[in-house]
Amino acid sequence: MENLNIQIEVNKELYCKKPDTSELGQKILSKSIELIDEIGFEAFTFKKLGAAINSPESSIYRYFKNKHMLLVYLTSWYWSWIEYEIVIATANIESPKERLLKSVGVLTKPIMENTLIPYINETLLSNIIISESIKSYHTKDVDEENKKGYFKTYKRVVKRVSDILIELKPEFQYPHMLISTVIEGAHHQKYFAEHLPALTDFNKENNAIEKFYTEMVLNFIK
Amino acid sequence: MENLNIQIEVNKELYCKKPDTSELGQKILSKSIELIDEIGFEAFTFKKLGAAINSPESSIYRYFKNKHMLLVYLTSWYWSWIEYEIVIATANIESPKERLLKSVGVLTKPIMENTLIPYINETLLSNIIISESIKSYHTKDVDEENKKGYFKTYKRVVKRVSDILIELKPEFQYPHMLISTVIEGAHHQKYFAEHLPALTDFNKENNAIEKFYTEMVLNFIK
DNA sequence: CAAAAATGATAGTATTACTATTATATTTGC
DNA sequence: GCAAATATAATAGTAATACTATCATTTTTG
Repeated sequence: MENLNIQIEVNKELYCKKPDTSELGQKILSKSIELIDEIGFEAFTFKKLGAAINSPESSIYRYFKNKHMLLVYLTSWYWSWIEYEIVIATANIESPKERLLKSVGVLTKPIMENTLIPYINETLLSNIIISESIKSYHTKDVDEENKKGYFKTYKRVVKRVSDILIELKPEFQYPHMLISTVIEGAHHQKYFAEHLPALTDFNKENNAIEKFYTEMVLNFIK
Repeated sequence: MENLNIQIEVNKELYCKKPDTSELGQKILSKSIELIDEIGFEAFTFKKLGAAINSPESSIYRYFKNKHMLLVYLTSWYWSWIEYEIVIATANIESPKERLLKSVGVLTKPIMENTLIPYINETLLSNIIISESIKSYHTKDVDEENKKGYFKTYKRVVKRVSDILIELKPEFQYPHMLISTVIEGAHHQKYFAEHLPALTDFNKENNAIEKFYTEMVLNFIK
């Protein structure tokens, strides 16, 4: 089947030159995801990325101000994509409880797809989000960058799912806390399963993450 | 009242020269906590620390291999201290449920004390743990460092509290997941409250974090 | 008091994170 | 189809970082 003509829009503030409209820009996105996944965000540099795509680092600087902004861009792209996945998963479903559980599923299930946009490997991108995305907002400039709207898409996802929670249980006092706990928790548990298994009970066979966080949410709304 | 003669032991692997037994070492610990809290871990350098304590950077390198190891040291110190706090909070309490709730309290309440060790400001240290500690294990060397025991004290805290959970409800399948979710979740919510309030419902007045995570744990064990 | 250990002072190196400049290629608008 | 505009490549350069090395001086300790 043909792909949908979908484009994920990213806030203009996050890039110097729009990367998804030129060949070089797409190569930068594509290869940076592979490279960050492979060597980690700390060891990742524009020089190495340049070498990997056969372009000088100065060309990459025309697209992104620095590697921090590239990470913010990728994170924002990811959350826009997740929002889209939630919209699709909950479309035409009447029951708010059902919509909530579908949303929690999107937020906690492993990401296996990689078909929406040819130059973005969604599976690798989700690995990066799990391992590195906290670094995009755990910085000394977080307040300033938040004001500029750098984290808008993440906040929108939390709001969208929290709104379903409120629909279901209007008196519930901690909707955003619960949803952000589910999101960050699921990321941590996936990371722990791979690197610090003593901190989790999840492994690749038992699918415990979705079960655990679904149960957690259900416990709160009943 | 006199202070207890308590010393927090840190794994020998984490330092080159034991910092808590010399004046310079204690100054390094003390000032690094202030400086990391003030300018953030990324901007923190041994050169700046040296300037702050009037010692050359080369002297600091004799105590810690690099700033990453210093962060791992501080994190390990913190978890040993939290373990001690949990032990005290749960001592002589018969009921496992009560012990569990006390432990969750230690893990989620804001840290206001600063009296145990004169050269460690526990309040500032807990800010660093909230803002920066994930960076100590979100690295490409995490597996290797985990093998060397760098994260032992964190794992021991999770195990200690999980064991109480298991005592209470032996059939519960996700004890480590639940406790690590509480710990990381509480840290995130504190960070969000200060920097990304749209992601939480906590603020300094409502004391929501302890309530929320206590309720979460109780939901799971009833 | 001598030997050992810790600290200070200073210098040096490779890498990082950029900025700047000029040349070459590619796109576009008439 | 060609000139003008724009994008990219090639190259060089700079300040800061993250160390390592050396030697002199001070402090501790047996």
